[in-house]
Amino acid sequence: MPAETPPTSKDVAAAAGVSQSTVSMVLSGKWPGRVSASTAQKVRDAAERLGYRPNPAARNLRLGRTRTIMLVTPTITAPFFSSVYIGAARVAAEHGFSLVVFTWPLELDGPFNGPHEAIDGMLASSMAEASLAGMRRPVPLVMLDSDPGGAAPTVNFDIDGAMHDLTGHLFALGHRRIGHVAADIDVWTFQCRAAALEARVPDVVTERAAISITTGFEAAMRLLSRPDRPTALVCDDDTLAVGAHKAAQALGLDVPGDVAITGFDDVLLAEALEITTVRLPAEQLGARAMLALLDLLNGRTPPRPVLPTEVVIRRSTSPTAPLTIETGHADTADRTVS
Amino acid sequence: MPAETPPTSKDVAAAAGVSQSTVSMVLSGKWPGRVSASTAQKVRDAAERLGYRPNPAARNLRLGRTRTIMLVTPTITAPFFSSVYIGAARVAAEHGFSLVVFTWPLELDGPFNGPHEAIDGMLASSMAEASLAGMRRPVPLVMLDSDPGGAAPTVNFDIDGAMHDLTGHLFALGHRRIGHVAADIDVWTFQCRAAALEARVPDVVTERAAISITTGFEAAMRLLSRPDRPTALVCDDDTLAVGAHKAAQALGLDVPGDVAITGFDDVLLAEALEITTVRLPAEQLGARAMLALLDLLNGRTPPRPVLPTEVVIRRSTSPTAPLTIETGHADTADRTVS
DNA sequence: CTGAAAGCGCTTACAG
DNA sequence: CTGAAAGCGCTTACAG
Repeated sequence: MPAETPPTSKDVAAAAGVSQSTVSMVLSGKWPGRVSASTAQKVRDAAERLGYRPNPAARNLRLGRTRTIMLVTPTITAPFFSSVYIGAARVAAEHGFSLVVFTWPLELDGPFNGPHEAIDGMLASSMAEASLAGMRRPVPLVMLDSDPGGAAPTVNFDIDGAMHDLTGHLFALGHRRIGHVAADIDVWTFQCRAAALEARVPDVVTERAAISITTGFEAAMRLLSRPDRPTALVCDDDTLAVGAHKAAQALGLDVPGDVAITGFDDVLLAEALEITTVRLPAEQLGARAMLALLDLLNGRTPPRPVLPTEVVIRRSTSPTAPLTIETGHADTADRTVS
Repeated sequence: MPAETPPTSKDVAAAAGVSQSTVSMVLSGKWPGRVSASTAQKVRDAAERLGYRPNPAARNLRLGRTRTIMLVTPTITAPFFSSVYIGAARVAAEHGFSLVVFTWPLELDGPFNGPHEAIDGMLASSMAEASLAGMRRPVPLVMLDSDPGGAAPTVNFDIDGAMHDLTGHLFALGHRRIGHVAADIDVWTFQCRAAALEARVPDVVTERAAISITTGFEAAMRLLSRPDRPTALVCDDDTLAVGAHKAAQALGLDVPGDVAITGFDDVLLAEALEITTVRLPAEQLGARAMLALLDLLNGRTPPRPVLPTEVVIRRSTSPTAPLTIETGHADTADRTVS
């Protein structure tokens, strides 16, 4: 049996006894005043009967736009990107756009192939702008959590403010020897964390680790085995912080008595293990980025917001009850750089 | 300044001094034997110079296919779906397809709108087949972790075998009063877990909870406050198990001494908190589903695999060292139902 | 109120 | 070896 092809507007026209253009008119909802109500009803009935759905490829070609935005992420594994997606998808939906995610997982080696979709714009998070070069065609682009020095507009977190507050918190607790469990990934957001930390803790000791519990454990073991053992470990990511937490346990060290531990992101993991962390408003990041992209699509120049972060204090630095401090700039919702 | 339109194959043809069809021929790689090498080079140079990329909408319309598959998930928040994506994306890439994710987050209320893309097929995980009715047009579909009674081929886990092994483990430890922290979501995969558990523990006490740490905490609190307090809590999901773990802590109960706790999925959270759980091979689920979809696209009837699961024993049920037991059928990689 | 026609940018027979 | 032409299925002026 041959695969039956889906019905087209021509088929609907034939079934309803009208022209194809009338079908298009009616089903696009622009018919009032141009097609009689009875004809419109005939068309809708026929379309329903045949199970007609417009061919998106044809519509996309004709209109020159797709109302589809693609969110590109370096990995889909990190829960951080789920929040980015939700924020971006909400704004997209409010404006009649749909959002799809595309990831080229590091787990997949082989040449990078862009997706085959026709899209109107792209949001790319936590990566180098250059890594998008393999994409099929250039489209309006907003970069999230990425180097603001590129060509594309950016939406970022106030990482420097976050590190200011985080080190302030640790200093206030009396910590002076601080170790850095750094993400072993060469992207701006992590370079930024290292620079902001080193600016405030010039003698910080750093160990690098791929982002996983195991590698975080190993890096923390190296730091905690030093003769001048750090009294606090600043980790680039909550997953690394969990590994560090396990390393402390394995060495019989009390957290936070012997060693304080902090993460970054504030994902479920940090909450579950009560780890002090920097909360990055990921959902807001996604939302603001989508707004910026809509600006771009409308020919406007988007702002380049820098979103405030907050340090969420939990038991891994302070044995007393959780409380939250704002990072700095409570007077403004966020800052903008040009 | 007007938005410049991207170059088309016509522009490349003009620049190279050849016809548009020759451009298409050359850039599609089918030119050897039909176009001279020198002409081909001229075309490639011109294309490079203009930054030409074929318009995917036009290609999709012309070819009647897109080589794009869409993975539809009920939420993007659960790390389980990340693994499904990776498995499916790998197989897709191996066959020249690209995979995008589309989610209609529950957080977004308002009418469900399908995406606007032209796609060749769809993978839908952990949902009712009927909930896809709003999708723009019917395409070949494989359902994952979903009711095998629907029209579409399915790829599933051996949930019943998992529950057999899990209850066997708990029985062996002496547990008789078992509580069920059930996911308060009306989909097949959770109905299946409840049925499999009730078949083996007829007097199981159940409390329902939305999937989050907080709600899991509350449901577990209700179960653990009963006069006939369960000695084991089987949770439908690792997140719920974390909540249950916190409830036990809040009540001053020792885990696993006073109450054993198990989860489902085996995501990072379960590993970090050392919670005994049922490992669902999510990546394999995605891979097998993509293979089934490729079968469908090639006019073949795909198998309907049922993938084996395993119980990963950790400290939340057994204070001794971790060890892993296989669920049953070690002789076959998986089973298949017709 | 309705229909015939153009055209979006490709790919692929077909003609030369 | 190369080009002119058809056609994928829409939307939207345009003509009547």
